[in-house]
Amino acid sequence: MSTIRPLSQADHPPEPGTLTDRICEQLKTAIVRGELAQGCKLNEPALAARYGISRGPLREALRRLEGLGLVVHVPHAGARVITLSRTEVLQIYHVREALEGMAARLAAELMTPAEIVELRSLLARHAHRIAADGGRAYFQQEGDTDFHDRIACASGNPGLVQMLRGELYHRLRMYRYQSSQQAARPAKALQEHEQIVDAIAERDGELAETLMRRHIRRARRAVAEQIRSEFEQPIHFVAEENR
Amino acid sequence: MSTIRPLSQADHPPEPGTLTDRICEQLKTAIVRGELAQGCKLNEPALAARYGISRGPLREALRRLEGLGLVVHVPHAGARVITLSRTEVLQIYHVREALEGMAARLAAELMTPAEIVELRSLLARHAHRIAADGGRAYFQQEGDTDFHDRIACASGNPGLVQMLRGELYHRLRMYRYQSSQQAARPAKALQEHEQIVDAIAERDGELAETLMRRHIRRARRAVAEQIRSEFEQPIHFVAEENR
DNA sequence: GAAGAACAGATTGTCGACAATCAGGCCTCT
DNA sequence: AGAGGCCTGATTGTCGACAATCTGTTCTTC
Repeated sequence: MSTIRPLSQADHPPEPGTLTDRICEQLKTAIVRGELAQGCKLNEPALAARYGISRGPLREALRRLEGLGLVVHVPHAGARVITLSRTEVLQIYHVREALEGMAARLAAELMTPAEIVELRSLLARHAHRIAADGGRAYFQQEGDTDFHDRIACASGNPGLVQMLRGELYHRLRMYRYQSSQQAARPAKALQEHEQIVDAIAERDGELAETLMRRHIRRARRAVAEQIRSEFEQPIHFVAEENR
Repeated sequence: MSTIRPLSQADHPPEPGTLTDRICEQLKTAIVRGELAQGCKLNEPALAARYGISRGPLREALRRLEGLGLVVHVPHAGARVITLSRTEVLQIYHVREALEGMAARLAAELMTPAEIVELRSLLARHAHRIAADGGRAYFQQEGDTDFHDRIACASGNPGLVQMLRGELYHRLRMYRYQSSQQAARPAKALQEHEQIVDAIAERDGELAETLMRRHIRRARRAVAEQIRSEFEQPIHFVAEENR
C-alpha cells in the first residue's frame, strides 16, 4: 500500500517539469485566491499570452482544472471559473462529512503510533498559536486543513485522499479566501480535534467517525449561520462578464 | 437547485460535438471493457491513428480520463491504463459506503413522491427479472448500478453525484467487466434495496443511511470473499508491457 | 418600429511539424 | 567478463496556423 504524504511541508519543487503542470498550478492558486474571479471567462489566447506559453499546454491545464472541479467547460463556448453559490458550499460540507468520517474510521485502524504522536504535536502547536494570538484567521484555517489532510492520508485509501485533496479542499479554500469568513470557534474546533485523536489513539474507529462527522457538521452550521447573516451580494463580487 | 437526471435512458446522442468528447467516451468504454488492458501503455501516435484523429484532441481526452481516475499519466513517460489491485477495489467500496450513505440520507429528505414511486417500479422490474431468469449477471449488475445512481441523483448534491458517477462507478464497472464476478446474492440485494426505499419513503434519513451503508458493506464482503477464493493471477491478465 | 436573417469578428477546435526528453542497445574501458 | 558511458530510436512536449463554430451587430423586411 502506497503511503500518502501530507502536503504540509514544502510543495514547491524548484522547477516543475512540464509547462502544463506549471500553468495548472498557477491557474489553480489564481482561482483559489480570487485573482481570477468566479464565473470569469478564461480566454485561451489571452491566458496563453499572459503566461508566455502556447495554447496547447494551456488547454490541457484547463482540462485538468475541469477535472478538479475548479473550471467548467462548455464546448465551443470556452471555459469559465466555477461560481460557488452558498448552497454549493454547504453541499461540500455534506460530502466532507461522509468522506472524512470514513477517513477517521480507517485512520483509527491504520495510523501508526508515530503518526499519532506527530498529530498530537501538531495540535499542540495549534493550541499554542491560539493561546498566543487568538489564532489569526488565515493560519488557523490552514492549520485546520492540515489536520484534516493528515487524517485523510492516514486512511490509507488513495482514492479517498484524491477526492478530498484533489477536489473538495480546493473549492473550500477558494470560498475561505474570497469570503470574509473568519475562523469561527478556533478553540472549540481544537478541542474537537483532540477528541478525534483520542478516539484514533484508542483504535475506536466507530467513535472517531462519529466525532469527525459531528465536528464537520458543526463547522457546516457555523458557515451556514454566517451565510445567513450576510444579506449582501454573493461571496465576493461577481465577474463583470458573468453567466 | 439543478435537478440531476439518472443516466439510465439513452445516453447516446447521435453525434456528440467535439472530437475530444467522442474519443474520451470511446476510450472510456474500451478501458472499462478491458479492450485496453490494465496497465496498458497508451501510445499517442498509435491511438490517434487508430481513431483517425490528431494527437491534440487525443491528449486532451487522456487528460480528462486522468481526471476520472481511469488513466495515470507520468511526465515524459506517457499515459497508462490504471491497474486495479484487489486492495483498491475494496477501497472503492469504503468510499462508496461513505458517499452513498450520505446520498441516501439526503435523498430521504429531498426525494419527491413521484420519484419514490418510480424507484419502487424499478425495483419491481428487477424483482420480475430475478424471478424470471434468476437475474442474469450482467443485467443484474446494471440494474444495481441504476438503483444506486438514482439515489445519488436524488441527493440533490451535484458534487456528490459527480464523485460517484464520474469516478467510482467507472472503476467498479471496469472491475466487474473484467473479473469473473457474478452478481452474487441478487435476491438478497433486492430485498435490501427495498428496505432502503422504505426508509426513504418514511423520510427517515438516519435509517436510510444506515441501511445503505450496511448494504454496501455486505456487497464489499461478497467481493472480498470472492477475491479470497481466487488464487489465480490478477483480475484479468496483465498487459504484456506492464509497469 | 419591431422581428428576423445575414454578416463580421472573435474564439474555440483541430491539425501537422519541430524540439526536448527518455529508454534501450551497443561499444569501450578496466 | 562486467560495469559504465555513449548513441540511436522512439515518444512525449510544445508551437504556430488553419478550419469550424458561436456571439453580437447591422441590415432588411413586414
